[in-house]
Amino acid sequence: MTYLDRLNPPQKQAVQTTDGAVLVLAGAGTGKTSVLTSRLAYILMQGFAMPNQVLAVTFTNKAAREMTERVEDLLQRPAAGMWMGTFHALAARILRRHAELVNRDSNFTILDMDDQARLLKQILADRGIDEKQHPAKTLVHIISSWKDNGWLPEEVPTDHAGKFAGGRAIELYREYQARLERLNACDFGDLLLLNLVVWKRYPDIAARYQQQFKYILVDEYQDTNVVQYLWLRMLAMGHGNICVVGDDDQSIYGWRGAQVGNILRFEKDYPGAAVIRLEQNYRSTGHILNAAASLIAHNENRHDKTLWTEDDHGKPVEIHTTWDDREEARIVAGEVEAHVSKGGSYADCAILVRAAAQTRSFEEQFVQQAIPYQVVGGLKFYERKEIRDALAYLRLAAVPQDDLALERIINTPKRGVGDGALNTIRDRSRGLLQTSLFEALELCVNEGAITGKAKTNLQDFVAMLKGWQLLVRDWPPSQLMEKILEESGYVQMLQEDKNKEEAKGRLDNLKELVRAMEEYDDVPSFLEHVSLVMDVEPEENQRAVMMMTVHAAKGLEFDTVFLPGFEEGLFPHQRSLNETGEKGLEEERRLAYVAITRARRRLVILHASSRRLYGSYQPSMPSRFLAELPDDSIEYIQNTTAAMRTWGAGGQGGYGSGYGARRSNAPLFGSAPIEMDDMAEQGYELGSRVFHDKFGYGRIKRFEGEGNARKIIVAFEKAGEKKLLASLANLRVA
DNA sequence: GACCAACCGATTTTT
DNA sequence: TCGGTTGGTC
Repeated sequence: MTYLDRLNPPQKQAVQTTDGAVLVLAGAGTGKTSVLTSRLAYILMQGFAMPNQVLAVTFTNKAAREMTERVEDLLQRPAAGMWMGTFHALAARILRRHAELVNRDSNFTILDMDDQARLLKQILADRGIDEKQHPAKTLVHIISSWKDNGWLPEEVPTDHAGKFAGGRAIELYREYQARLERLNACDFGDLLLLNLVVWKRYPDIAARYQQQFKYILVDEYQDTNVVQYLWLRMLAMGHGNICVVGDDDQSIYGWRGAQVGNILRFEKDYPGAAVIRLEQNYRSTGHILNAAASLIAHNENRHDKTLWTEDDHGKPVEIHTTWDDREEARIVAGEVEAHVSKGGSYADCAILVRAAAQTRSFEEQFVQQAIPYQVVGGLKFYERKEIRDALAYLRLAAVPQDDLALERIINTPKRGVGDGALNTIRDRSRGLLQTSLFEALELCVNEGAITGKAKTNLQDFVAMLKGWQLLVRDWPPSQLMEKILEESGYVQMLQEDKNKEEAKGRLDNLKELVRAMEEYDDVPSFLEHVSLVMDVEPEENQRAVMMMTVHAAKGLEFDTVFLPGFEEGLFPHQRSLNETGEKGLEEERRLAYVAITRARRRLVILHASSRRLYGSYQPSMPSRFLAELPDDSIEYIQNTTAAMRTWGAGGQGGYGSGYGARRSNAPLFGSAPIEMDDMAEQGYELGSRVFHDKFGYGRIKRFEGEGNARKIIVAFEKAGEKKLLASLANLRVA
């Protein structure tokens, strides 16, 4: 059993304690995933359970994929039959089997945020509630958080009614649920909540699952919310073979319902639970672990654990004081270049920020210096407009009753359908019981209730949809999608788009979508995949500095980590302090802990004395977290005379040690790094190397047009080829 | 329905 | 500062 030999004693214990409740407190970098996967393999190899008797739950699809792969590696065979997946995927799988008990068909659709907002918008309009004062998006959040808390409309405590629409949110929630039923739809929250409802109302069904899942394994338990907690507790009732793995110090999702309390309370929930601590860290150097430990020790409510390493101390954590955020970016860029010139790789480095907007100054600086970087996160593939539109078409082909999909694309591409026509159709649909928008649309068109351009366009539209609906069962999804995109005029719309650059990107995305669909045999299974898996594994750039939020970095590790913006108000973030006070501060501290523990060999923390915020410069004080780091594991570095003046005079403890003053020859007030001739008057020359503030360096390839419309086509080294208006280009000779 | 000016707001984000 | 949304105009 070589895979067991690779584990240290507590890890082995966590794998082999199979009976009863087990809490594995897995500190950062302590080999959590090995334990999880080995435990699953162990249970199966020992014959304690059949694959379908094991339930393994994760939060993200990425984690689920990784777990599946690694278990298959250990077992040397496919993990077929195992219930491995995200909370939502597993709950959906179960709920579909019992959908009729919550007034739905087993093929119910799963709504995303967009759909939810669309539906709530209608409800608000019907009730005459002003959407400007009470935005549908806000209500989506309110209802989602109630569902996360496990509350049906009648279970929402009245003191949680809030002030949305004068306290009518609960009533709106009730109406929303009724409409979901009529639409044969569930939102994400429903998947778990309604699953739980089924189990509560039909104990015999619950008992079936309790017996089936002999072993339950939960990853990232510190991030579970109330419904997830109740869902798990229901399943574990009886045998109580539940093993949860997590680290309360890394709970950073309180703002979306995660209850650290779940992991802190585990031993009370499951009396006699075994508690196993994984404390040997295999990731970071001693100094980095010291810094992390010292910081997190300032939190009150936590399971005490101390990470240690057999590794050496390594370099002390560097703390840079800079003049402003631009200098901060210059210094990081300089350090990155120094690292690469010593033979390191760009991909060893990561910049982790508290707020996504912080990446801006880094991107600007990196573009200028032609340092390759990749921003991780942002809009997910399936959240892009063109993808959602395409999917709405597909949904409508598969399920003509999908009113929300119809509303989405009835006028995309433009068919001359405005509010007027749409309302006519809506009214018609509402007037007749059990009539979908699509059916109503057909009636309206045939009866001549719609006139003008919209009429002929919609006639074609209906005919097209009917055609696709006939093909949906027999055609491969990817081919049907291609046909739809062509026939609907969507592709043409993009080809004619004035914004060529963007339209091209969108067309590429659609191609990517079609390609992704080739793996699926039928449309419904593809749609199920899409609604539950909002991410697509991004192509990782092996040669670029990674930039992302600390949240997005959870679970990752890098050789060198830069943590800019350690300032009061930013990290800890002011809003967190304002909204949840001490609790918020503790979560911010955990976030900083996560950030620090991402580093393997080198950690550089920065804070600026002045930061651009909403356009203007704001003075910033160093983060209180800096003062919570241990003196003997850190080294202060000041970068400008100005900063020295500030901190030297300010008498900040630990600051102003004068170590390694101003090492870069960067100008204090961020003028362009290289002297350039202003060439606006002399005109641009073909082939000359130029510099652009946004796109960086490039070479002039050709010209187009004359006079005011004269354009310059420049091949930028980083940003690719761009067409610029000569009068506005503001290029300088490099 | 397209276009543009004015306006507002601005952590973190998965499923 | 910037970008997304809205309201007015044609």
